[in-house]
Amino acid sequence: MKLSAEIYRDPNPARMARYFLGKALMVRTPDGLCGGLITETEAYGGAEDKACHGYNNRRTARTEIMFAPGGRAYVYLCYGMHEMFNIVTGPANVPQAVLIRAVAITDGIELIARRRGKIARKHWASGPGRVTAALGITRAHNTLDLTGDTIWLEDRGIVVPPRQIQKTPRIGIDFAEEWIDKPWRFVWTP
DNA sequence: CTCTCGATTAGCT
DNA sequence: GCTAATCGAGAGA
Repeated sequence: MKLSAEIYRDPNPARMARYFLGKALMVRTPDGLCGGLITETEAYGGAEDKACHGYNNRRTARTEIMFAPGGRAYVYLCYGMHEMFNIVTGPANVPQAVLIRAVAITDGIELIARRRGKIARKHWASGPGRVTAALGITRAHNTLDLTGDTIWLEDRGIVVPPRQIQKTPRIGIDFAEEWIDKPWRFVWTP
């Protein structure tokens, strides 16, 4: 069943990132419905996190959505060509989000096979830029409410045992000084 | 207005 | 392992 709005309000971003593992991310586009189980996440958040776009409560047109109450989509362009999908979490006025770095496709196999062309199936949605490319997520989804019917999360009763979860530092944030080593990346290997 | 560089990926060596 | 691709956010003038 679809996750309700309250679920997203946990003020601890790492706990939220861990919680999203095993949940289904679903996207409905004009060409069909597709989705998969979330297998890799990263937490960003708190005004103190130097790796977070909202560091030091930096509020701009782009980061404003991170300050919304949890349960919205934050999609932005990185390296001029890759869209990154994040789930805004936590209470209002705290910049907090969870980056979805990988998904195991379960729904819309044919649609995604078409989108990903000749790319090997194991690479369909393993990597933040690949997740959006596979599911058809673009900046048009930025700020959308995740309790709506365009993009949402589902709990399918899947239990992820702690022993199948690996905690590591986050990727690609070498600039974040003392926050570089914080183990806020979660990888689920079923 | 201008300049720098990024929460990355694919393709080639 | 190395790096080109590609563009807009954010900062400074």
